[in-house]
Formats: sequence, C-alpha cells, structure tokens
Amino acid sequence: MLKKARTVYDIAREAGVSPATVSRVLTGSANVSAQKKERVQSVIQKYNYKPNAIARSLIKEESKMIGLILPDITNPFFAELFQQMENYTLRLGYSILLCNAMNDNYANITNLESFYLKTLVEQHVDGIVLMGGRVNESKTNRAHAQEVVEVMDHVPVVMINGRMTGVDCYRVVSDERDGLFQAIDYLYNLGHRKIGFIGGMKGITSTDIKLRAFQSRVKEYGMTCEKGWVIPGTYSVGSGFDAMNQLLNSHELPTAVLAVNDSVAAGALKAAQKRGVSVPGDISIVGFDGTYITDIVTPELTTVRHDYESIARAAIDDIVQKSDRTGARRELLLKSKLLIKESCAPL
Amino acid sequence: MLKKARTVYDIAREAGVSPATVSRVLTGSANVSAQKKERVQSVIQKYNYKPNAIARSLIKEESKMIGLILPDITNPFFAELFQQMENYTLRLGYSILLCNAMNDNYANITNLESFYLKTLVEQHVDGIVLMGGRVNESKTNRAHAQEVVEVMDHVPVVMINGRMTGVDCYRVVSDERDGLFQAIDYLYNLGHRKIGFIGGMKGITSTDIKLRAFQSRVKEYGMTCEKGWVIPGTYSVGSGFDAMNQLLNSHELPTAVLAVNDSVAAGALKAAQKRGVSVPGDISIVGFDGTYITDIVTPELTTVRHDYESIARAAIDDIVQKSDRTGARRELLLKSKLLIKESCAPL
DNA sequence: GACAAAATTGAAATCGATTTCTAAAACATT
DNA sequence: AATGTTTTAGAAATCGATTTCAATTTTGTC
Repeated sequence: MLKKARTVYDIAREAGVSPATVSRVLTGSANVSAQKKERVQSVIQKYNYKPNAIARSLIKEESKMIGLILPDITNPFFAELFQQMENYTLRLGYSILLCNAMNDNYANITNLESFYLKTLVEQHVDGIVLMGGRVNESKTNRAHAQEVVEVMDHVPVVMINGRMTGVDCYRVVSDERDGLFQAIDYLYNLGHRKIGFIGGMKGITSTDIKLRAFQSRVKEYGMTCEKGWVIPGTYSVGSGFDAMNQLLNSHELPTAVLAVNDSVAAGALKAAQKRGVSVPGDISIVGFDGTYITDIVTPELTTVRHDYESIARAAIDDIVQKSDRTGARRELLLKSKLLIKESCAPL
Repeated sequence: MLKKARTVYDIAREAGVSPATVSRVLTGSANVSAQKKERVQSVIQKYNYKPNAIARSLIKEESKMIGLILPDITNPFFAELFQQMENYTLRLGYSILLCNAMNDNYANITNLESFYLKTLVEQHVDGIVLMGGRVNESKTNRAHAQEVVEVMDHVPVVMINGRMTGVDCYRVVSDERDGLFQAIDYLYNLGHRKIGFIGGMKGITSTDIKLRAFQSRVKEYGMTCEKGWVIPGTYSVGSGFDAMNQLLNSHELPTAVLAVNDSVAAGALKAAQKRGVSVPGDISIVGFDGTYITDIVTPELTTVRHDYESIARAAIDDIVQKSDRTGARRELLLKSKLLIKESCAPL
C-alpha cells in the first residue's frame, strides 16, 4: 500500500518548531536561528522530506509548469524543439506538460487543441507555448482564435512559427521566408527554372508563408510554374510519397521540388526512387527543418535548418521573464540556414 | 496585465448560493435542486468559469497527472510510445509531464533521471512511467534503484522494457527476446550463418536481453560469431554509422547484421552505402522497433515492431486501475513481430 | 394531520504549504 | 538600567476547491 507523504507539520513536530519555521528553512525566505535551522534540516534529511508542490502552487499562485501544445511529437522538428525547451526549462525550475494535438490525424484540427487549452488553464500553468498556428479563415478557426484570446487574459501565451488573426500574443518565428528564398536561390544558381512545391496544408501559417515566398520568388525570377507543380497535402512521409507520384504523372516535369518539411521530402525521394527517377540526377529535392531525417536517407537531403536552440529559449524567456511583457516586442524573427547536402544537382 | 481567475466563491456569490453548492454542481457529487443548479450553471457559463485544478488536487489528493521519464523523445520509438500513452490518458482525464532524461547525451546517465524522479514526487503525480531501465551493476545504478524503491512507497511506478534489480514494480515488456529470435530465424532461413550485432549499451536491460538472445541463438544454431562482430555503442544514427564502418574493417565480414534499433540500422545502412557495400546484396541488415525510419531509407529496413498501443495502454492501466495492484501480475509480456521489408537477401 | 424518512443546503473543516501579524527575545545605545 | 531597534518564531490567515456535519425543508405514509 502507498504511504502518505510527510508534511511540514510532521517535520515541525519532530523538530520541535512551528510549521512556519520549517517553511522558512525550506524557502530561505527569512532568518532562522542556526540551532533550529540545523534541527529542521536534519529531520528533513532523515525522512527525505519533499515539500508538496501542489500546496505550494496554490498559495504562491504559480505552478512552475509550462504547457506545450504541438501537432505531432513524432515529427522530429517538434521533438527537437521540445527537447531544447525542456533542457532550458529544467534549469529554470519548470516542468513541461506536453500536449500532442495530433493535427495530422484528425479531421477537425482545432478540436483537441481547444480541449488542451482548457485543460492547461485549469491546471494554472504559468504559460502556454503554442506551435502550429493557423490563420483563421474558417468559422471554427475564428472561434479557436477567440478561445486563445480569452486564455491570454489569464496565462501568457507564446506562439512559435504561427500567427492567428486577432491574437496579439508574443511570437517567436523562424525566418522560413528567408530560408525558402535561400533554397530557391540555390536551385536557381544551379540552373533550375522549373520548380515545384509539395506538402503542407493551406491555412497553416508556416505553410502559407513558404508558399507565398515560393510564388513571389518564382515570379520575380521569371520562372514558369505549372499549376500541377504545387501539390498541398499534410506533413507526413506518406503525403510526400503521394505528392511526388502525382507530380511524376504530370506531362511536363519540374527539375526541382521544394518540400514543406523533411518528412515530405523523404517521402518524395522514396517515390522517385521507386519509379526509377534519379535524385538528384533527374530531379532535385530540397527538404525543410534540418532534422536527422535528412542524414539517413540517400542521397542526403539538402534542407533549411532552424535555429532550434534560440527559438526554444526565446519562447520560454517570453513566458518566464514576466518583466518586460509590456515592452514593444511582440515578434522575434530568427535566422534559418540552408544546409547543402546531396539531393540537388546542377541542371 | 493578467486577470485573476474567478473562484467558487465568486460563482457562489453571484448565484446566491454557497460554495458547497457550486462544488456539488461542478462535480455532480450530490443532489442540487433544479432551480439552483440552473442558476449556478448559468453563472459558470457567463464567466466561462474553470475550476482550479491545483486546489482540487490538493483536497482530493490526486493530481490527474502522470510523469513519464524517457531517454530521448527524438527517438521515434519513444515518441510513438508517448503518443499512444497520451492518446489514452487524454480519455481518462490525465495529463502527462514529459521528462526527457537525455541518457544518450550525458555521461552520467542516472543523474537527470534522479532529478526528475524527485520533481515528479514533489508534483504528486498519480503515477510514473519509467522507460529505459538498466540493471544495477555499478554503484551509481544501485543508488538509483534505491531511489526508485523509495519513490514506490508514495507513487505507483511502471517500467516499460526495463528492469532494475531490487525494484519490484509493475513492468510492461515487449517481447524483444522473441522478436530477436524471429529476426535471427529469418536470417538463418535465408542461409545466413555469420551474423553481427551492433549498437546499444551493455547494462541497459533491453539491450542486454537482445544480446543474450542473440548469443544464445547463435550458439544453438552452431553459427560462428567473431568477437569483432558485436559492436556496442549507443542508440543513435551516428553510432550505427561508426559501428558499421568498424565492422567493415574487420578482416572477415559477417553476411548479416542485427541493429539494436532502427536508428542504428539506418546509420549502418548509410555507412555501408558510403563504402559501396550493397545492402542487401553484400550484407543484410535488420533494424528493431518498426519506426517510420525503416520506411524512408532505401532499401526499406526489415525490422521488429512492438505492439505500441498495447504497451502504452497496459502501462497506463497499471497506474490508473489502482484496483488490483495487490494482485499477482507484476509483468506483462507483449508480442513483437518481424516486419519483412527489403534489407535482407538470401545468401 | 402527524410523524418518519429523504432531500437539500450552508457553515466550517480540510488538504499542505506560505506569509502576515504579533509577541517575545536578543541586541544595541545612551 | 532604561529605552529603542532588530531578530527570531509561533499563531492564524490564506490559496480554492471538496466534504463532512448538522440544520432545515421537502416528501411520503398511514
């Protein structure tokens, strides 16, 4: 049977002091005579006493927990970001409640996110990091944006790589627009003039940014882009596989393809190989995110890598340093960088 | 500025009832007259009131949170298990505190785990799921086992795919021994008589089980296994890469290699390809875990897949169904299954 | 209509820490 | 020695919910 944990009262009784004194020893919030301090500490040691964080949270009105809502932890982009954040919060004394909204698998993408938002508010987390935001075209999304706004009344909210209309929260953003420019410029300099874009859902901020960057650069450079060369989907390997198959069926082929992320790129690569299309011989592929996926496939995928550590720290800092939340900065833009590997060749 | 959340007292005052009645409406724990219930609910709706889970946890002495300690969330094996668990706890009304112990990156592998254990006890989680356990040969590990035992006095603990001497907790185990047998038998039937094993650290339960299964089957079948064909390491792609390079330097080569997991297998595959060694033409490779990694590399990796969903559910059930914790079962063994893909060929 | 049984409700205690308030003790100053 | 100042430490209030207890009201039965 489980034993009940000891409390300050138990410690106080055994040490012959008041609970207040025990608390003062625990927190170091006030002076305690050397003698009593010593006695209290030895009792604490003796029982390996650990203060009840729940009781502490209630009175201090801070939970030392941060909620993290993301679409899919099996996507290494999010896993890497999580790891960076956790590594940082660890040192700051915070724990992370991880909420996997499974946006990829469910039809109604905002459903679970709403549920988690509610849960995190009830848990009185000290802050919420939201990843994978979307613009609010639909009615559902607008309602969801409204929910986020209401949450912000009570809990600091930071979005990473996302934006929701009407939601004026802190935002930490990897410069995916510039990353995509770097990728296109690289392909352009290799001689490519016919480029496609696959994967990602329209309406998801980060995807929209990439698509817009793609289209603006294509236009700027006077490249042609057939309608069938832009194939949205999701963010999974399977989606990339399907998209590439579809692309390879079009009667004129692009010479290079940008993928919305590395998983999609890996799926596309697999599809090309299955059909005997050589990468990068016949077609070049560029991934996005710079996850380890790019290193295990052959050829290794040229990709755009985020500054994971800076993104993670900035987001956590926005929550923890309550200091300058009144300040002007609402958005932090961080550099991303093209990593040239093996999946692109000169035309 | 952040607004303070409303409390039962606020709701009670506005509805003209006592806090007790509000609580009864919230929990449905006792009868409330239709009229008052109606009034309370409308005030709750009006303010979108959410009860403070911290206060509730304190009085109910349950936090509705489960702590999950794992070595590395960027490893898709753990990510997949996490997702399955979370999907299940979600329905049961529990949240997950995810603790990434980063065992791969740090020299002292028990350090962070101890810290998290302490934190989770302080947080009064309703249970702890421990992944990646190790046998306690070293002094550090023995101390760590002792810590776990002490934690078990206060919190239910379940280990997945691990065992620690002297720690008699519930255990949910994927039958990796049998999985490895399936893999070897498969290779044997393909004609392979010279098989190597790469990756994994000795002292980690799951690895030890695989190594023992490997050695016992090799002996049983009268196969030769040169000393240099077993190359321990870690669980990363890089480790597999290095191990395969080392293996390919040995003056007699095995015809097939088992990897401790899919990441190591992927690294090994990459190394072979870089040296112009054909897989499966010159050497066959078998991975372990059945993660999506096996699908994105070429050739797709033959692997052993766990029953992720059953493992996850069983672990959570052990924590949540406090009912039969006195019962006899301490270990649940779940089937794993060889998935034949493209990375093995007949000799 | 009288009485017993059941339903409803609020006051107060509770969970385990922290913190304010206040009293006593220790110390300093003249 | 008398007074003022600083330290130390306990009693009690507090955080926000739930739950026990007791009182009151409602319902049911003969």
